[in-house]
Amino acid sequence: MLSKKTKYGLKALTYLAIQKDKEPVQIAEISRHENISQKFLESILLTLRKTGYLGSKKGKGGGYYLIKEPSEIAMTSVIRVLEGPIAMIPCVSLNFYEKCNDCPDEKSCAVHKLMLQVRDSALEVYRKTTLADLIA
Amino acid sequence: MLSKKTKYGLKALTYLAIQKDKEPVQIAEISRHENISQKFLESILLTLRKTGYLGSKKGKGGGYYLIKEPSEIAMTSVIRVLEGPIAMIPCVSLNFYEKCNDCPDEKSCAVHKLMLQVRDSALEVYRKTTLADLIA
DNA sequence: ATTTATCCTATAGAACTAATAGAGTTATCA
DNA sequence: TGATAACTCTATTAGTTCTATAGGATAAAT
Repeated sequence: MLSKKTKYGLKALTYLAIQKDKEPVQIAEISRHENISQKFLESILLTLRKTGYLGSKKGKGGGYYLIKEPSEIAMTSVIRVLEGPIAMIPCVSLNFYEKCNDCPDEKSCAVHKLMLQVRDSALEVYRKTTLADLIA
Repeated sequence: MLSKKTKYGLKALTYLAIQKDKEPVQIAEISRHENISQKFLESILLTLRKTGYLGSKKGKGGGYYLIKEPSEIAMTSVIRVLEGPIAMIPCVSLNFYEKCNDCPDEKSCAVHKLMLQVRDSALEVYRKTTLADLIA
């Protein structure tokens, strides 16, 4: 399952991406438009700022704005930041690899073999899709 | 994340699939060979029996055995039984569809658009892969 | 100074997962 | 027919993760 965090984060990113100018947008506005709990959204936007997708401005007229061009934001990295590993099991993860402790040999493991293919197919989608594609 | 239930279920299925004859295999044997908690495996095998993948025989010399040919067991159905929906979000699920209550229009939703592609790519892998492919 | 808005930490409740416990039922075989 | 092996089923628990909320701290604008 996709977490609400990822879902809301993606919606917030697209909302910021469709803004005409680069003026900061307030959390409250995004939360209203996208039906997201404001406090929850707050923590998600904070994560996105810390990982370099968003800039922020405090005080009156403040808010959040995109730092990068939408066409430069690939889903691979957004998903990894918000959701975590793309692989469904650590033993086939590129960025979060971990050995299964119950499995003597990965090469002959059926689960490994299957999940490797699933990972690759998901990765292909995420790699070729940018934020710009999603708002088109 | 793939649940342990699915992981163990797949391992048990492959273990049964590589048996020479169709003699029942005991839970204890599978649990020993695949390093799975016997009690937990018990409940998983029960699920697989109720959904028509396995047959069972009680009493001395009893155990579980495959009912279908490995080449006739597609991953789509196994995953749906053990893991649940293949889609990462209900609004793009074929078998477990549910509308998002925060989303006014699916067609214009970025998350929907992205997850539809991810679902399709995963589905393609699961559809073309059978139990027979995994033990090859 | 006051208002507006982000920043940050802590925490609580709900839901789900993984595993265990234990009693019940059925089949086989001597 | 009695003992035993093995599956059947329900309940429960411990642990984890997810979602959301609370509340104060900090910074900018006017």
